[in-house]
Amino acid sequence: MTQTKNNNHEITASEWEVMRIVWTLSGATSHQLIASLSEKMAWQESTIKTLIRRLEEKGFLKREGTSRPFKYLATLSEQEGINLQVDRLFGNLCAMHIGPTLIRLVKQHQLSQADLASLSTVIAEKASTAPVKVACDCLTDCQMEDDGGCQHDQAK
Amino acid sequence: MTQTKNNNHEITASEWEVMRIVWTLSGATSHQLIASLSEKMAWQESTIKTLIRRLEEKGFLKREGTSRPFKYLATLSEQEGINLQVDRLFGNLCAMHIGPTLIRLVKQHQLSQADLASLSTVIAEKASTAPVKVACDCLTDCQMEDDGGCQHDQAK
DNA sequence: GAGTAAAGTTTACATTTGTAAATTAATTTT
DNA sequence: AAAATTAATTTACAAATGTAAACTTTACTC
Repeated sequence: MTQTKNNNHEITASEWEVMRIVWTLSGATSHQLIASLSEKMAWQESTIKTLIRRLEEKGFLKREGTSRPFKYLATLSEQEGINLQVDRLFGNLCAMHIGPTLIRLVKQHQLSQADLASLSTVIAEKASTAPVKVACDCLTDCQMEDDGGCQHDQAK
Repeated sequence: MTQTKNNNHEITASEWEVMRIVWTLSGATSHQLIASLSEKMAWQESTIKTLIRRLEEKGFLKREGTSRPFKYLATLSEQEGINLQVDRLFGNLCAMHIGPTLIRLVKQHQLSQADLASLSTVIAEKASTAPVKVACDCLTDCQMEDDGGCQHDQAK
């Protein structure tokens, strides 16, 4: 049966392509998705239909309307979808490496004046309570026996 | 046959757990990996051995030594591994959403004084050339026909 | 309303991933 | 060296994912 909530499911790479179009167009018909993705991804229309179905089953898309060319709508906003993916990734990174990673991302991507201003503010706010060093949290719960424990601290 | 380069392969979620330990300990034996992960992840040792093998095949781990308790070493640094995952993700995000996403990440994670200082510098450097608005790049290459095109710009 | 076109549903099938048992080979111990 | 232990290799198998053909139903057109 078709899922309603997006219970623990993940949005896969292929499915993500579908979601992007849906978000960008604020909902889309299969026809629009096929037009866009068969070109961009070189997928057959069948493939795109399958992805739509799976996204419905996972609860990330729901259909709108009663007569046939249905419109498919996202059940979460694009930013929520992004947060989902980003949190899954950052939740599995060593705490020590997050700073350098964010610095690299900020360097690498184009940001607006407003984005930079917000970042500045947030950074200023954090400054007062920021630690001198962020500790590595990799082996906290997995008590290594005899061996030396976390080597991150020695690493240059 | 066993791969040497990490040709286009991806590091999966389970495999990532193995890599984290290897990075943290600067290389590890299967025994160490089993000790740590069978506890943390509740995996059987067979499972961990399979993951080690797959990581070798994908070229992310290589074995060191000639006699039996081999040591497995990462073929890329932890930061390189992180960059790989992060770039894969950020390469599939709408350019317009990257700013808010980074702001959220900076808010959410603990950063050191040094991290914040570097971020400040980078932000200051970017300020002079930053655009007022980052354009949505979602539908550039997928020419939608009649329909309205990117709705991101209307989105609040 | 019959025929055609479009949209949606079912079925399919190979690859990858998660998870692990069984087997073999090398080391260590007695 | 035989026995026991540990490490590594093979084989296994279900679920998820990437990709798509075939089939069915609904809407549109003449």
